[in-house]
Amino acid sequence: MVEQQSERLDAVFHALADPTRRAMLRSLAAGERSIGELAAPFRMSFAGASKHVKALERAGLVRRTVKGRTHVCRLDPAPLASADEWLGFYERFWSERLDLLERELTQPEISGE
Amino acid sequence: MVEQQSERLDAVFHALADPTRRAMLRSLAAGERSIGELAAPFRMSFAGASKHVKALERAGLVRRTVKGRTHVCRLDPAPLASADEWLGFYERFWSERLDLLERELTQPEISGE
DNA sequence: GATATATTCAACCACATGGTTGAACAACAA
DNA sequence: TTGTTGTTCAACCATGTGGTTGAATATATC
Repeated sequence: MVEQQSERLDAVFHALADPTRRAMLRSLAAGERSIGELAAPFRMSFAGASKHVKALERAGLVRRTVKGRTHVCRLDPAPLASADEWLGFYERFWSERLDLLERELTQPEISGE
Repeated sequence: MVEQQSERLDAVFHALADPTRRAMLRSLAAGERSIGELAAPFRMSFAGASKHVKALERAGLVRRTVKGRTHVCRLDPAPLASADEWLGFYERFWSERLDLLERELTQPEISGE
């Protein structure tokens, strides 16, 4: 199951590694969007945009419900939470750094002797 | 400059989208590592592992200093902070959801009239 | 039924990616 | 000097990716 988590993280980070897909997520953050609405802002064929949506679905970031002939997408933020959790492990590195720096500056006598 | 930020995010998320590279970051979280030390845990040629390190460098996640004939790598957490910041925009979606659910459950009279 | 709309699918292309191998190079050790 | 170690580089291969186009499908409209 750890491997499954890893594969999911692969898909999520891969999905986020493309500016078109990140923009689509931004759009979805404002509400539900059809595939056409998601595709519209980009100078790209419909089918091309559709592939990006599929990448987002593969990562579990987008869920789709078919409503008549239009496919309505909505954001599923859960995988983003997982990604954030993964990053959380490293949070101490970008906050601790300041602590260390401050400690060095306020206790110069340690290195002196 | 916004585009530069986007390209940097591309590189960071792309770097994180591979389990080998994530494992390398974990290793680097424990301290400095040579390329050989980073490569050792994986059933993969030296040159292959070296390519992964280069991907991490491209993302700014790893900085390298040459010490004699060994190349010493250390983690640079700053780009991870940027990625975390990007994810932060969506944090409300995975926390607000619970709030909304709770509100609906505790105030059923709203939909009643 | 005929037509327009929203979308997928399959085929294709150029290019990037992750991997290999073997040669090259730089530095320490004998 | 000779050899060994740590590493890069170049070439290559298979596969994946992002993009296109044109045809197919399903649904709404006339």
